[in-house]
Amino acid sequence: MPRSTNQTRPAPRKAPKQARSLETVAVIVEAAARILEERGHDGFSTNAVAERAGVSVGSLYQYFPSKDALIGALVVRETSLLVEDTKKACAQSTGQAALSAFIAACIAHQFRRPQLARLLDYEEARLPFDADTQRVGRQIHELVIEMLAKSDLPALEDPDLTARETVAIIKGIIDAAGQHGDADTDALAGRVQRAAFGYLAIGPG
Amino acid sequence: MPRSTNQTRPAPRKAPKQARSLETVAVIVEAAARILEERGHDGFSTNAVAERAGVSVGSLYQYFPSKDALIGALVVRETSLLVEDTKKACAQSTGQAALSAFIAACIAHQFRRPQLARLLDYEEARLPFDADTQRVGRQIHELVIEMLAKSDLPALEDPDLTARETVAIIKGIIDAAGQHGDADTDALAGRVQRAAFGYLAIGPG
Amino acid sequence: MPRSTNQTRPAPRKAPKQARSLETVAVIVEAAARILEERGHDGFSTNAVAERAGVSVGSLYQYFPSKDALIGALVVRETSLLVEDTKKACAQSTGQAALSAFIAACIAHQFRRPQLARLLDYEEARLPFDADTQRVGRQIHELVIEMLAKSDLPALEDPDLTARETVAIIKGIIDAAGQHGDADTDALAGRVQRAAFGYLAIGPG
Amino acid sequence: MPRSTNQTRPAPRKAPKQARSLETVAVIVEAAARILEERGHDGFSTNAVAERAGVSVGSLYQYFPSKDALIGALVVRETSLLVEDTKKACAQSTGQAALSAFIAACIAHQFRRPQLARLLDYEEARLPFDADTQRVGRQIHELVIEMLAKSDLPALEDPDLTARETVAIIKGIIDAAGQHGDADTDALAGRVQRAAFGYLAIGPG
DNA sequence: AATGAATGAGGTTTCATTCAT
DNA sequence: AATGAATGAAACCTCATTCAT
Repeated sequence: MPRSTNQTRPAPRKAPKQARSLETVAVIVEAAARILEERGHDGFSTNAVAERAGVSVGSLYQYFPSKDALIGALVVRETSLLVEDTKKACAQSTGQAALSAFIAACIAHQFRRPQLARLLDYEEARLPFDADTQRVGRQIHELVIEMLAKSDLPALEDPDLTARETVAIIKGIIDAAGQHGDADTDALAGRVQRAAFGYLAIGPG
Repeated sequence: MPRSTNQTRPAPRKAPKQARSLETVAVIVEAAARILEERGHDGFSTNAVAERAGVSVGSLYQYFPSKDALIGALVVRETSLLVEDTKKACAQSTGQAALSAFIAACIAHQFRRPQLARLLDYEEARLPFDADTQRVGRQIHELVIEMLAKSDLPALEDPDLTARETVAIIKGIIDAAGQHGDADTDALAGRVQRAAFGYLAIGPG
Repeated sequence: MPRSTNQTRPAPRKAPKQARSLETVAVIVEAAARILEERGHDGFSTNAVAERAGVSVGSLYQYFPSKDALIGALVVRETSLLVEDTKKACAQSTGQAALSAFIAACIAHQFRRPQLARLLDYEEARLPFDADTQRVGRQIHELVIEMLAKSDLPALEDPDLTARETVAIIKGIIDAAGQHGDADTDALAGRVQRAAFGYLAIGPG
Repeated sequence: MPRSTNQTRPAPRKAPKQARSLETVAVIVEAAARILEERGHDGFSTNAVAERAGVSVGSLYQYFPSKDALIGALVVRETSLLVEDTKKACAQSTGQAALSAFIAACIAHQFRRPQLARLLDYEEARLPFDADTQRVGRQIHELVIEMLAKSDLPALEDPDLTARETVAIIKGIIDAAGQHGDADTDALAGRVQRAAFGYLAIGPG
């Protein structure tokens, strides 16, 4: 039997319903995050997620048409936070300042939930996401291109490639640090900057 | 997907004593590589591998005590090639030359079979390998530490961390290039060097 | 034959909450009984049980976490009937009357489904059951100790051993009769009493 | 392929060959006993037996046409020892003396290898043995009939049934004692006699 | 005779997904 | 809308038995 029967509800009828749905969706997505963190990709099952979320599998499938769609939603949720911070970083006046802020955002993102971040990177690479999900993923790419175009940075032959590889460097180091359990984020930021700026052929300083 | 036990002994269960066996083992491992490339982690099943190898599942399990052991053997096979090249790189007289050679080796390794390399990186991180398998993985780490200790490079506070992150940078860029299908390995080598040397605070030169 | 793990939790995995479930559980257990009777231990497979029960394997595993758990449930179901009758037997005022009633109960139990009774004895000895299941098995033992302590019977040095062996004698003869197809339960009861009372050093009377 | 090819048979040449074969057979049967004791019915596999015996599976199948035939041979080997002792017991002049000697023989038999004895009882009941194997099993039955016919014991209405049940009683108690680890065989013998003689309606003494 | 690599049917168990209630 | 029982394809792995060497 459902959590609460939900019948009568006059005047402001639909708003609350939506609110409830939104909350249910959020609960499910967070449960998915926990299960993924705790059990890894192979231990991640829709039944486990539903149980952890305190809803029935049926409800889960009411909100997400498939397991991969649920993972996609989780990717979107996690990436969105980083996108927001990346937008702010992009608002910095110089390219170097923007990149530094972006690196700091990536580190913050990674250290919030290291396991989750790592596993979702893998899922993101693996899944043929729908347009929405991919778009969120691409937003960061576009923003980095924008940063790299700022006037204090050298002009680029192939901005697309450079942005892609810059992100790869940054993620690579940060992931390694996260996996190993390093805790000194300031020192890490310095090292990541050295690598990124070196790659971009920006002299130190 | 049924769970595999994860208490892996990747060493072949039985030391093949006949020529036929050795060939069978090789055939199975190569089939595993192909299946992994073509179908990814989720599509990788022991039945599929056996069928592709042209042997029965029973034969597969005669040589590999579990699915994960098979993956372990594949990791060892692939990594061994890179280890050999890394040893040669390490024999260079200067650190910069050694690193450059190492980067070239990584690129060659990655471009041989990009999908495979990427997926095995993931498996390597995921699996709790036994001592033998891990050793192969650690060998590269140790060799990089050795390279970084050469006299032309700045002294390091934490060689372990630096080696780990250097490898992460190199793999990060190369993976990204491999995923995207970039073909110009010389240019790629230059970019990877810029990032690695920048990270190591070695001025361009 | 693939090994089952032997770390049994025979309690149903999920407490059935709907009437349908209860019936499904009962249907599965009865199907298990039939398959065991008809095909023996080696022919007893979860697929066969599910098919005979008219449910899918998945349903079977929804209620029983393993094959052995299912056997455990069957042991409990069958033994429970005998436990009830043994309790009634134990309520008799004299020890001799109680034992005679117990013997009659054992005979009735055995003749209801001779094959099943015999095979479950074997399973009971083989399986490392959890506390609940073992308790059902031990109840009979405790009740027999209680019977043997009644004042009309000789005092015992080692009630535990005596109860164990008394039950062994009774089961031994009855099993032999059941295996051979003897049908005269009254005569059988007499012979069992002679053996049991002889063992207990109670003169014929 | 049959148990042994058995064709030519010249003068002295074959003696060594036969000796070797006999020894191999004995080694395999003993290995079977050990595996059964250590791993139980479900862990008993022909591959394990061959390995333990230090021969190839192929050789095992040269001497035993099937797994069940191997178990049958083990049953015969174990039972034969008891048959010999039962024959000696049967040579006693009185029935009571014969039965007492038989009981002692059964106890000795059971305590030699308790696990093995118990598991083979089960196999014996389960398997549809070939004529040879069954005959060995029946020999004891016949010998007990002979004992029961001796003049100091009451005449029997149904010697077949009585012998069967007498053996069941004796085995029942002794098994129970063996399973529980009781070590005092003299006291056990006394209790078994009380039960058996009680069953046979022979007063104590 | 002996070997042991190979076979493959079959066993146990999981889990994404559906649908009657 | 929600529930959760039910489904069944498919995964991993074993082992009795065969047969080329």
